[in-house]
Amino acid sequence: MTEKQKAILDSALKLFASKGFDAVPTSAIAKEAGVSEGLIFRHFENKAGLLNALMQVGKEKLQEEMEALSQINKAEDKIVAIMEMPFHIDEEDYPFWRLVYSLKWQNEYYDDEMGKPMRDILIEALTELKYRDPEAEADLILAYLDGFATTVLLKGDIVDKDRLLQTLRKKYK
Amino acid sequence: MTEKQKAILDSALKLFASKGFDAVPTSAIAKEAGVSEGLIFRHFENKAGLLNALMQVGKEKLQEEMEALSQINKAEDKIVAIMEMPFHIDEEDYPFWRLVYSLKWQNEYYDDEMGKPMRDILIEALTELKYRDPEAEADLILAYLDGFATTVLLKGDIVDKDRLLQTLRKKYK
DNA sequence: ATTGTTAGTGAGTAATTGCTTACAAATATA
DNA sequence: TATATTTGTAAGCAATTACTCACTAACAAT
Repeated sequence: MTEKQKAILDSALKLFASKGFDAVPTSAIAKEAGVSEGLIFRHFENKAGLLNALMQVGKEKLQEEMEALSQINKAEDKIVAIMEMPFHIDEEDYPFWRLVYSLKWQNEYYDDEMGKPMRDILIEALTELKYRDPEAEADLILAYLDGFATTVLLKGDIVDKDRLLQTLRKKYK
Repeated sequence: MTEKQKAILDSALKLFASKGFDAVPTSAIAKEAGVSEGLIFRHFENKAGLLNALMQVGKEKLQEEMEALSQINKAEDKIVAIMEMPFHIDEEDYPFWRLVYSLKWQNEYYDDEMGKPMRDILIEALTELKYRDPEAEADLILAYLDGFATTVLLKGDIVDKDRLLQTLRKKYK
């Protein structure tokens, strides 16, 4: 991975995340990265290939996170850790998550598979805790999660993240 | 509002909602509506004007909903009604809300003002119920709301809406 | 040193984009 | 009925789009 490849990925992520995939021409990415437009296609084949490369990097990060999660042994702690995830997203990863969430709304790119491993972990933990309907309970938590993530990623500078998390913590006690 | 104007708006909403505003060319809208492309610009000036017209219609619908909400006099009922809103969205309005939520993720179109009146109503109700930090509590509920809406609009056919709502209802009792 | 491979450029390309314009048909107004 | 206004079309426009291609520069392997 050369410097220029990294520059292309960085610029693409930044632009895709703020304006949306379809609104960003490859010419703009090249300009932002200080690179000729042709180089994008040399390295990533086409515009969709760029997006794939971006998602690949992100998915690897996510997988690490999931493994860390599976280290937690108490079911309750596991659920809490999942619910608080959006509040602990590293700020440098905001662009990636903004991109993921924005793509969800476009039929063509919608990819549900990303959330599945988390759902499985949740169901397992909820079953262990003898919840009556672990699946519905898991889907409800995942819905919360989407909401928290949206709020953090979109209104992070308006809404007080810490105060929100504090209020949330009081709820499950 | 002529038949063809309505056809244009319908087609635009359908396409924008499923593919995203930037991914849909005016030519595709015209074709879907069975209309010449020029007519779009005659009636709506430009592509952004089309979007504005769409949002205008939607905002009027929303305003009606808000007035219905203010009719509820018990603060508790008001909060419950707000929290359950996403589960009671009329299915014919799904495209509109999908469009709204997809636009949130694009800097250029992001419009926060739409959620404000709801936040005010929430804060008022929570203050009446003597919550310690009504603002944070309101923001938390709004975060839930975003999550519920996302789930209903995006996974409405995968996740069992009614079962989810039932599970949610058990929580606040 | 020579050769092969990869990294990088810049000028193209055909197709598509949002939008305009000249004109015709329909409809309202007098 | 005559006239003005609105609704509609088809062709065309400059600009932009994703992508290609011929080429050079850098670097590695033999």
